[in-house]
Amino acid sequence: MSARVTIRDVAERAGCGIATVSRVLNESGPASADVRVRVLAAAEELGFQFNELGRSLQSQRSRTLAVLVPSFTNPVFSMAIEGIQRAAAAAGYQILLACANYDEAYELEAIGTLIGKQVDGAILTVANPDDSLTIDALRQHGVPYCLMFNQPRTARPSVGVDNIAAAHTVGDVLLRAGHAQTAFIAVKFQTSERSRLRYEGLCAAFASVGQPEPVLLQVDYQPEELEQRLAVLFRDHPQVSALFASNDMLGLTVMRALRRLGRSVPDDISVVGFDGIAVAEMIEPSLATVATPSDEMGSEAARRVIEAIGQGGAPRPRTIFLPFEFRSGGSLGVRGTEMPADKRQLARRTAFSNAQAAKQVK
Amino acid sequence: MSARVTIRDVAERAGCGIATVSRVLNESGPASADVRVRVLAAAEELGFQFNELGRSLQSQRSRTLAVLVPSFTNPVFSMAIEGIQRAAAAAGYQILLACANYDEAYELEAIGTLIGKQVDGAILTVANPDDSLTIDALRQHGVPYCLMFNQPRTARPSVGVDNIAAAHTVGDVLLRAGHAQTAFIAVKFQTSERSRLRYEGLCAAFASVGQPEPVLLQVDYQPEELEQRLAVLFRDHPQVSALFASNDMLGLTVMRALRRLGRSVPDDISVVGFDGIAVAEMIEPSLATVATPSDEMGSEAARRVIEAIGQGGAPRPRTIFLPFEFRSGGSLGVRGTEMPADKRQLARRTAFSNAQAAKQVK
DNA sequence: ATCCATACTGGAAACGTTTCCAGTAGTCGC
DNA sequence: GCGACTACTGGAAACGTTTCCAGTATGGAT
Repeated sequence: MSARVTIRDVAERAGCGIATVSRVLNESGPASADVRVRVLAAAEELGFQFNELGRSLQSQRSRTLAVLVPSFTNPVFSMAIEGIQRAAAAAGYQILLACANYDEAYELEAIGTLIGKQVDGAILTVANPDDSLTIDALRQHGVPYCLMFNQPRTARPSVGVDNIAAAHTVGDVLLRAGHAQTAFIAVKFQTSERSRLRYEGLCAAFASVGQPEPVLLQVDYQPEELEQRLAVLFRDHPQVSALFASNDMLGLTVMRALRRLGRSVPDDISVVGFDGIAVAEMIEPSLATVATPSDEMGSEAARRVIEAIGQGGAPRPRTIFLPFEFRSGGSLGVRGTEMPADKRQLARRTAFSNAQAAKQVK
Repeated sequence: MSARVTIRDVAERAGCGIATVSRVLNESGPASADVRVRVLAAAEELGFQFNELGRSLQSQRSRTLAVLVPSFTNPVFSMAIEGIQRAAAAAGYQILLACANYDEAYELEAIGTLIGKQVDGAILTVANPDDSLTIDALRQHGVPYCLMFNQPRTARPSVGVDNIAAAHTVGDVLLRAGHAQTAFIAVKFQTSERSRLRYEGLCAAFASVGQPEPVLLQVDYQPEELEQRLAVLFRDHPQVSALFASNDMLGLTVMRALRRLGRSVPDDISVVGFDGIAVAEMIEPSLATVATPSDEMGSEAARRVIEAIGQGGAPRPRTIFLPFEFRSGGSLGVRGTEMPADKRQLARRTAFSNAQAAKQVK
């Protein structure tokens, strides 16, 4: 209803200049007690609120951060966004959100629009951190940014976990539990270098004890045909006793597919996920996984960017690794050893914890 | 690194005035073929991109929508945000996101900041749609908005489901399955009128067949003490055979708590949720629930707001009800009837579907 | 040759703010 | 009572854009 009320209206009502209004409201300069109360009253009466557009244009700072994620449906990103939002709000920043839908072309387009809105910084997860036009655009426009989840080979600011080490840990656990024949169920490597690195880590663990390379099954994101692909996998590799899914959401989908295929988890087959989303431990059997601090990845990345903005520079081009922890669960069974059922039950339930100290690069 | 390149730089390089550059780049006016190529080349070479701040200030339209949700951890809101983002992107809008954390004071503060950023419209879910300072602020500043999920008593633009009808359906189902003694596990009514309305609908169903009012247990959002509260509930009301949780996330938490209390779902106790989040049907037993189109609530609300912006008005102050569907699941058992175990199993699995046509208010 | 429409062009105002700077008053020390 | 300081004040420029308007060519018609 209300026509826009500007600083000029306030000035008029208070009977002073706009410069004075600005000084009073921002407490950025001297003002007599007299005019101060008049301005405050006028602003109050008119319901004045600053137009941040004008402010940002003038001050060259929008107090807005771009956030770009590949997906909203994976809770991992929701958690990260929550972390970002918390850190941003604490520092007085707003977040401008976009979702790339795992589409590199759209990723680039979206960041372009966001840059156009003069964001002061960006926090994002890209499809390919080592060769990304999206990152190039950010650099070209001098927008400080920090990746999250990504683990670039090249030197870039990022906050994530060491996917290779984490997957290596999973490999060790699987081997110790007797799963010499494991398959890795992955989202397409093309859209996620994390998926590729996790496979790499798993392979390293198997290679280190002379076991053959785990079977690799790349699937589309939430595929309906997963069931059939798994059936084929089991036909071709009947010895496979464990599946390592490249993330928890996929792990849950795999568990359902197994159920539909009439395979029991973990008695027939074990499943391990990655990420440590909340539902993984709410279900029965709970999903064994690598717990990662998704919210902290967001908040830490945001903090780095905000700090860089404050100093007029860019975050150091380093990946900060946050600690991960293998979290055992009912979906992980022990195979091959001759244990009575009750002891197997026990072993399965035992949490295997590998708290890895943060390799925080100073 | 690059110093900001403005339209003035482009004009200088192309050897023309800034008005001409604007006309060429926006295709908003005549320009000779000659100058056109020079401008295009200059813009290309300099990597020019419009500063949307200046543009928005001038045009009085920011092409930005405010989105305010109570929580990020409930997938229902992630879905809605996804829907909003889809609709927004299709119409060339960006979204500015904030999370109120179920805190009404913060809700108001956040919308204030967003209004200051000159959003063209807002899509939000508020704690109390019938008496909301947040909505007042929006109205006062003439920002078109549309609620989502909310079901206001007063006439306001909103997109949701008819919570009373949906909960009534759940009540009918529970009664038919023999659960005369049902408890409603709710998030605090104070932070969610949906929760209250769902209880109301459930009560109505029970009242309509002369059954006593279901037991009400209000809990904090993701409470650690849920287990204990449930234990007390069962002690005080030993006949309770079904729990209706006010949303799916709470339903999952309840299922875990029951497991820890040594109660089997659905054999000892049945559970029904609300929302129809994806994981509800990925788990075993699957969670019976009311499936609602969360993403469409977001996209539809966004569409309404965008349309209103286009017409310079506000969305009609009406709640649009989207269709819901009761989705049966393994968590819902049949009680009291003398059926052999195998038939009970069958009955339990049978999907009870109550597709309700959209009561779309014209 | 003159006229007028037409196609193009650029200066300048405006959007709402911050901030520099110059100006005005009052105050203090002498 | 005077100079100099201080405290306060408001005009105006600037941020980057769009758009109005007045101006300059150019062309064709007379």
